[in-house]
Amino acid sequence: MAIVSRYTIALHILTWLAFWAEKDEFFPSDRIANSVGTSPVFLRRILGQLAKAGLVLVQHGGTGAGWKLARRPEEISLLDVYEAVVQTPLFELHHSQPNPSCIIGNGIQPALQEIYEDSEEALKRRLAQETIKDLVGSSLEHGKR
Amino acid sequence: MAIVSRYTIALHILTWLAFWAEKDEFFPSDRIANSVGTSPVFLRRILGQLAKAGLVLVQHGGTGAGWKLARRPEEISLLDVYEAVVQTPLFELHHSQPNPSCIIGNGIQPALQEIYEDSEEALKRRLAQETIKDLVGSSLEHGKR
DNA sequence: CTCAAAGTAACCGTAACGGTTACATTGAAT
DNA sequence: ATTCAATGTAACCGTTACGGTTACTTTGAG
Repeated sequence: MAIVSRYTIALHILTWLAFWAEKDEFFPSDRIANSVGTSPVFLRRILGQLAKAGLVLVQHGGTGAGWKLARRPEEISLLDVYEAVVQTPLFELHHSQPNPSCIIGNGIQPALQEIYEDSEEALKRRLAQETIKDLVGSSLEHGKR
Repeated sequence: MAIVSRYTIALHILTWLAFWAEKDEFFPSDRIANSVGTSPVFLRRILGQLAKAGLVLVQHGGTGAGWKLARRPEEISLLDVYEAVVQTPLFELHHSQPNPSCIIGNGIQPALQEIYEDSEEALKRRLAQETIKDLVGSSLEHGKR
């Protein structure tokens, strides 16, 4: 299966917050949900992960409660978001253990582990090159048409 | 979620076949299953995909039926296997459509699409650098210890 | 004290995956 | 032509994870 849509949602949230960042308000999850098109509860779950990773700030209680970016958009890379939201490794090894008395079965897991880690690294390096600021620009550019 | 363990299984199969390739026999799915540690039916499903992609040959009927590599191990890259077995894109977009009347909601999907495709490309480029022959060598190396 | 909003637990429907059983089909060998 | 070892495939199952929802508690600014 693929990288969960949760990652897409997280990027959407941050891009939206970045777009409105100049107002320097806290935005409630309901308002963000209006743009993303999903439920506020689901968003809060994700926002909680982003907060733990230090990407957003939360304000509880009273009027004006909600969320805003903890850093400037150009200081949040897509890799930061990936690591905040995706916890599982990209590749799965065998579910049931391979036969250790088979020459190949015995050594293939560490062999795969190496190349899997390298490949995941290649993906992450690419994600590290892009920031939320880039995404705001690109979204506005595409939205025009 | 992660890239399905099916990919790991496919690599295991091909590595195993490559290891025994010098015998130039067809090997039945039951024997391969003995090394991989999973069911022959599951293996045949995957082997079918590998055959469609031209990576293995199949022999039906009678004694000596089974599977073998269609090319030399150094001519099968891990990307070939990936494309034979994984059909879905790596990243998922929104499940429910974002709000098109929101400036960000309107343009974010094509913006994400671009960076998602680039990132998947980065992953694939890395996989293209490794071959089944490399995997045989690396497995034997790790198995020694 | 009020009240808008976050936090959280519980539950649900859906989908995909790995695994298994069962049966039809193939085709080399004799 | 028969045999039979193996593939091909459909059907089904249990488990897991995900997105979505409801309902309730907690927070804390005003």
